[in-house]
Amino acid sequence: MVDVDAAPATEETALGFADALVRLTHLVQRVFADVSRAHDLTSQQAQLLCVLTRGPAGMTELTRLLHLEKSSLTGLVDRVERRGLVARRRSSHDRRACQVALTGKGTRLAHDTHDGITAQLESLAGELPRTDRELVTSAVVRLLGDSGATTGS
Amino acid sequence: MVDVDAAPATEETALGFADALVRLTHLVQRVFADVSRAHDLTSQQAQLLCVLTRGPAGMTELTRLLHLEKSSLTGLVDRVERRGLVARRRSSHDRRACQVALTGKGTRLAHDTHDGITAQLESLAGELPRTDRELVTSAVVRLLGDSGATTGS
DNA sequence: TATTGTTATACTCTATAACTATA
DNA sequence: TATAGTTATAGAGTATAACAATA
Repeated sequence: MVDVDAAPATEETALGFADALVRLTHLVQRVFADVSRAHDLTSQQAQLLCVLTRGPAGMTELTRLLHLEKSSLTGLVDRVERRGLVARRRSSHDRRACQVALTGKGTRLAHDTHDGITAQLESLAGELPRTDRELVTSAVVRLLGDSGATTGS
Repeated sequence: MVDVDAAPATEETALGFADALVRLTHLVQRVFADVSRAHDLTSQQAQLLCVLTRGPAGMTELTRLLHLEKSSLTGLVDRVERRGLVARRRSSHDRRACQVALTGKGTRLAHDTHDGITAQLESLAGELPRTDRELVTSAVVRLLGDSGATTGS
């Protein structure tokens, strides 16, 4: 209300690549959180369920996939397990380890949430010509390729 | 190590637009968090400082900019104020309100962090031809335009 | 000894509800 | 009454350090 709103018109127009990425990230993050919440999940819980969609995984493996410390993951898994969305199964050939797997309920919720996020993002991008969407996608894929973020080891 | 790693080659290659955005978001989020942490800040604190870079702002205004509830913001500002990075100044014409402003230390930290994040992202995108970077940037700008996320009201 | 996972502890982040002070 | 912020409270997310059990 003071003179705070008067000046900034310089940086607004010339948005750099990095700043664009950061803003895009905040937008996607918000969509992710909103849709998750609509399904009564936090972003982190939704992300865990989505990862498990590819199949059961051990704690250590999940730790790498989600970039979390062991103990953080223990709590995260505890909370979704308490709600019956995943189950810990003791591994048979290594009795220290366990595999975390989606339950039926968890599987449904994971897919619903994923679909909701996808729909929301597609609708946000509705204005973008298909060519642009494909170009952005392929650019992102190349970007991800560099940092070895392709889920597997 | 079971048969979990054997199958998934179908979804990997055909990455949709929405999934690409989500993966990109996770990557940027990680860069943001890592650089913030290197400057002894959380992502949220860094984001607050960066927003204040444009000038002081009232709590309610920040609440809109950061999409937080009033009380959440109170705590966030408390923590960075306690570290001498921002200061609350009581507004003169409305004695209920206050303006949050960066201190000198906060300003330096904000710029350092922002520069660090920018550098990291640019370096990640080093492999991308300039044309692609510009295309992504312009696509993102159009995307953001739709959702009125241009900082101002 | 090394690895897998959990516990204990401490902080940050977040929201909801109730409150204070000013407009 | 409405608005600007804070306080109280509760729960989620995170990390570090210490631990247990198994390899």
